[in-house]
Amino acid sequence: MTEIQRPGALYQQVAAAIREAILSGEFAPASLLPSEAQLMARYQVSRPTVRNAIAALRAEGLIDVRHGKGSFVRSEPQPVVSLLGHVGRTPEAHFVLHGVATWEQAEEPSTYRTHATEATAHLLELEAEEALFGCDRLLTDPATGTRAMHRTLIPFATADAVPDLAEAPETKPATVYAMLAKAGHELWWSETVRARMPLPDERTALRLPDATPVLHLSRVTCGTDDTPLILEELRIGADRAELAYRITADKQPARRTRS
Amino acid sequence: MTEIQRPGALYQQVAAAIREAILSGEFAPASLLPSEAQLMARYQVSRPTVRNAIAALRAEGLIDVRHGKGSFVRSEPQPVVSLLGHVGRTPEAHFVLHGVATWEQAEEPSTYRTHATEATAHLLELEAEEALFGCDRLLTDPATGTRAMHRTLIPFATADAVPDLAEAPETKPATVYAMLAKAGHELWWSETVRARMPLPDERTALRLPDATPVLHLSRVTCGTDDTPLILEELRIGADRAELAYRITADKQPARRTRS
DNA sequence: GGACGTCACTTGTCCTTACGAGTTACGACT
DNA sequence: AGTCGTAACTCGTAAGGACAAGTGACGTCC
Repeated sequence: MTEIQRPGALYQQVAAAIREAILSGEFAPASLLPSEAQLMARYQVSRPTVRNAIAALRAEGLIDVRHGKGSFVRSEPQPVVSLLGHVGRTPEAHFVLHGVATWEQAEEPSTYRTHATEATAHLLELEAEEALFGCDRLLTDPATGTRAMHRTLIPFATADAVPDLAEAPETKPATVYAMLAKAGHELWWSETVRARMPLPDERTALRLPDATPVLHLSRVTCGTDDTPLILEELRIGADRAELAYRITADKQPARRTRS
Repeated sequence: MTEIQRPGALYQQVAAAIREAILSGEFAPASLLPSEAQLMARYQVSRPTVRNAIAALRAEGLIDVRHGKGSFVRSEPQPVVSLLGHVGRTPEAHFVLHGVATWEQAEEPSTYRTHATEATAHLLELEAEEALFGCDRLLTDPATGTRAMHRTLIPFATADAVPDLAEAPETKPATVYAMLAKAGHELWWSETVRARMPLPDERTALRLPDATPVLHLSRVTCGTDDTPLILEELRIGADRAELAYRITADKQPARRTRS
């Protein structure tokens, strides 16, 4: 049995003791922690207290718990997917965007019609409620099992101007870029990044473990005259992905980021 | 009293019912939810079950709970800080990086000496354990109360080559860029973005509410010959910040992102 | 030998009870 | 009138018990 000290609630003291044991290396990464019963004996507390402490450590992302097996120290969350943000000058380099070149589609893409929300209307410079084509994909990296949700939103105006697009709205992003370029547009992109906790459906679709945020990218592809052409969204578990951007001090397009 | 349906555990059914009520607008943003006692009566379950359901909604970031007052629907997490990643051609535009121009320092910056970890050594192309100057800042946006943690790591080699730096390692990033440029470097930056749950000390330092990830930026400033000069890290609550990048298809520096 | 069932272990769920602690409003006392 | 204490609400913490459900190993049965 191990004595416990001061600060705060009992379960927090237990959580702090376990956390310290993990960080000090007493419990190695991927190793099995003592069972709830053992922790009860070790710290002389009831089972709800132990479970409360464990819940706190789960919320911090320090441990993983598996029903029927036990609690495991989570190993370092090493990102395996690197999403590049700055492209080269050749058209082929566009494929690197979002790193989707090597990915497979876990399901058939689903296409639909929808309407612009306030946020999407602002990004695409549309009226609210304006009609859009939509296409959702579930992407998989077969090597690592990493999953990502990808969505393409195409305003009717863009589809009208680029007939190829209207015929096949489920086209892959890289192909979409090529179509837009073929239609005479000189492309650039405006990308915003946010992180948040996943909604329940995202948790299941992306197979996310506990306490794992999602990275949410919104990318607007703009063409000649800085016209917003399409909007893409990518959602991916932050335990597997990191973003990489190159920033150079060269000339900057005139369009503002936000009003 | 409201009847509950099938799927899964009782507390999950309760959580789903409350979540649905929130998303359907029955409980408006920032409004007070029924108390635990009322929820017990409404769904005919015990208090632990209600609390378990509430804990699930907290972990999703849907609600905020305040001791002695009640549970509140969390209002839309509108980011108030926009961190720009693509700079203009004029030197002044460098100040926009990280959006720190308008920020104040909540505490005096603390400077210290440390050693390169495996990760920082890789980013700065150093040997492991190599000595570094460090400088930590706690930044505040007085208008919104948003906080951010900023760290600058300067290898000895860079400090030797730029005497201004060695004399005042606590200099602000914008000034550091100016010093490096004055020393004859043509600067560019390599930035990687990750999101994760905050450590306990980050939670308190950044005053983060429940279920709020942190955005973790690592920015390497490179100079002539693509030499890594300094490493900056910025940590900021994802409920208040979003990143914005412009991506153009112009020429790309030769340096690789990762090995 | 192989398949299957059982058992001992784990965590998950759910209940009851009790008290501590923060918040607010009302009312009595000064 | 102003101040302060108390009461009645809120959520937080802690204990106890009971049973369900997933896992793996061992042993029995075919």
